[in-house]
Amino acid sequence: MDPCLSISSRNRVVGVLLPLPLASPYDYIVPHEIIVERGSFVQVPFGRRNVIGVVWGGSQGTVGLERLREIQNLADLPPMPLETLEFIEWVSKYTLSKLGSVLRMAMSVPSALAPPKAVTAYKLSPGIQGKCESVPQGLRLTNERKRIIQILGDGEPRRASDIANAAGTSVSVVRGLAKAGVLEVITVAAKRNVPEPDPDQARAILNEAQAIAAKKITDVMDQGYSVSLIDGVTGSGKTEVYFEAIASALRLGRQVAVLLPEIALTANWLERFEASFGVPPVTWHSDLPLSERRQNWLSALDGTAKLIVGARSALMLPYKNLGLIVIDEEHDLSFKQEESVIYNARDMAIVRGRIGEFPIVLSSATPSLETLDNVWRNRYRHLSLSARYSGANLPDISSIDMRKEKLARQNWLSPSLASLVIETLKAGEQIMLFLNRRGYAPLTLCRACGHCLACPQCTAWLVEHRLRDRLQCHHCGYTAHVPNKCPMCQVEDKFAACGPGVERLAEEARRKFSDARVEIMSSDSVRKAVDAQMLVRRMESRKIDILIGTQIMAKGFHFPMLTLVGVIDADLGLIGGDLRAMERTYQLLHQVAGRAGRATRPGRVLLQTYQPEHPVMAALIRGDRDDFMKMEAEARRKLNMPPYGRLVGVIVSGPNQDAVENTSNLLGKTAPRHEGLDVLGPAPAPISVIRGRHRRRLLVRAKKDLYIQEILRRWVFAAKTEKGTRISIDIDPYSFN
DNA sequence: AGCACGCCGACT
DNA sequence: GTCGGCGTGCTC
Repeated sequence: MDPCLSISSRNRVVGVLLPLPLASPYDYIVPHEIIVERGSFVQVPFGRRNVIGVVWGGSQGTVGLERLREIQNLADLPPMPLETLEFIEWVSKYTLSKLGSVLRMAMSVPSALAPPKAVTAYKLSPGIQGKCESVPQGLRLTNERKRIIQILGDGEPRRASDIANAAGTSVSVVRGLAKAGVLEVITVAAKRNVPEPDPDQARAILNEAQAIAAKKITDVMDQGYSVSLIDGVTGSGKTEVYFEAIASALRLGRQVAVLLPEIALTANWLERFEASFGVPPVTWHSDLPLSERRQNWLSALDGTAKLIVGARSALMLPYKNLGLIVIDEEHDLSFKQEESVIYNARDMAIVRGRIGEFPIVLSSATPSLETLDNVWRNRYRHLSLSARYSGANLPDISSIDMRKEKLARQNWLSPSLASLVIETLKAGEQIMLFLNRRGYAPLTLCRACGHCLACPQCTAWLVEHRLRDRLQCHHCGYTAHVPNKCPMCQVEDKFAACGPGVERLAEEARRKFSDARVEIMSSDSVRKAVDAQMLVRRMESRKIDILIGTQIMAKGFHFPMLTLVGVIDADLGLIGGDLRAMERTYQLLHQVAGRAGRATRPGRVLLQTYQPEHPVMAALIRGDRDDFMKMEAEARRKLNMPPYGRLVGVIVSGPNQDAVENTSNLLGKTAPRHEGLDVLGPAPAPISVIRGRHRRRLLVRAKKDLYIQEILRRWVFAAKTEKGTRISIDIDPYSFN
């Protein structure tokens, strides 16, 4: 029987999918007094609990009628849109995740499904009208009190804080009136009030290239599915172009989702949106307060949120009427979720567009090879912005050959770069030094015995963070104080820090440029959005001369007086040599370089490298992205690697090393033999133990036309795993850790 | 995901 | 002798 059949009141049994790691819906009896349809949110008994799930389709028919239990309640909510159901099915099939796990991502707000929260509100007591004459005798009528009575004259109950705000008083005046019997205290259902963005508000005036790109996009906004790439250097005004696409979709009465990389959801972006559309956007990210989560989730479902901006998880919201998805910084790795349901929000957004038959807009200065290949094949439309918006020139990028520089021990700033820093300081301009390494030193060793301090639960070194006076493992939560004697040889005070992190680089900069004000920007120094905001303000108001940081500062910031960018170790991303190392390094260094010279003063970028002739450095210096990407594409094509072939990571993990080895060896032995498919491994993962779990991985490389999920299902799901081991499947892997 | 069931160490 | 650790298995 087709589990997706339409549901009528005659269906006495329906399949209900629960937001739990279950592979399929469970059957429930529909009681007579309840009428459900596909997508209905229902409360069902499950074991000894009650769970809210979604009516997914007809009966599965796998369990006898006598064992079925009844649906308890139909939630007072609009049903989950059918497009969302179809999308969840698709993501589950593609990623080989349990259907219920994918549903969980789309209903990540358990409290949203509870009845609306009651709030305390105030209204005029019976017998009192908006006119102040009607108040009881003996009540002193201050101006504050008069205004409050006037405001409540329309009969609409309001919360104390709203009344106080409107009347320009404090809440105590409201409470005072209630105590005097003029106001009545009642409880009402909390009302959501989602301000609507105005697509017709005056926005930034576009230059010619922007106007052409904007027209090309808005022209297809009502033409069903399409993908457009806005391709332009940093500062060329890509945001303004997709703002026009957003306006166009809003005019069509459809919802818009904008996905940004985690760290790009900044005050700056929100301010720009508000300036262009009159209201702040509805946001969605992991640390949104629960009440706001609930509100925003409901607003997506009932269609009152016209625009939602968020991190990758915003893709999974149950939009009532989605008509456009924008993916900004399309190449960014944070769109890939690496835990539980392993998926890439950029790729899944394309699928969502096909299901909903609406356009997708990608935006990047350094598009991924996947996206560029689609442009080259004419599957995606290409909208190119070549010049910087304000007419500023692109920074001049050159290399510093570290083989020729004379560096003292424990120094990482070359004399060439240091003299440019001094020159820039003298000119009263700002400097950014980029080093993609958190902490003080990546490695600490004992000079007496050579022992290196390592994490007790991971195969990784402990990183010294001097600002927090701690050793930290960057792969689990482990922290410890620096011991005073070596745990191996017991010799005291013989520890030596090896290599630089941003903290150590800051130390060197303070030593070498003693008059300069130096600050650090890393995920440790800016833990919250407000920290970043304050740091950005200090930079803008020129309270900082030299900003030293990790990749967190590579994106989205605009500092007009920043004219010199120094990359301390341009080769860092190339070591390890995974599939995308070259592409990633190019993208990251390009983004960092884009911070320099964004206003009228020209920018300079210096790359400290031991291999200035390396294709990545050469391409950055020549400014020839397309040439580099074509070359990279050719290399991948020859090896049948993505985007020309498909990769799948199969990771076996568990606390017991033998069990993990046995299970992974079994997978290796039973690996499918298939034309156009090969399996590498099993081999220990590069970080072979994380949080005490041993990990071994296999890598599948397959031709793109194979239905790889079916092959994997038959192979991996059939393998019997040894106790305690877990197998996870990573379709289209990005990380090889 | 939760919650119970079940089999081996330190306590009133 | 019990209380409780978390491994395993089930929920329509």
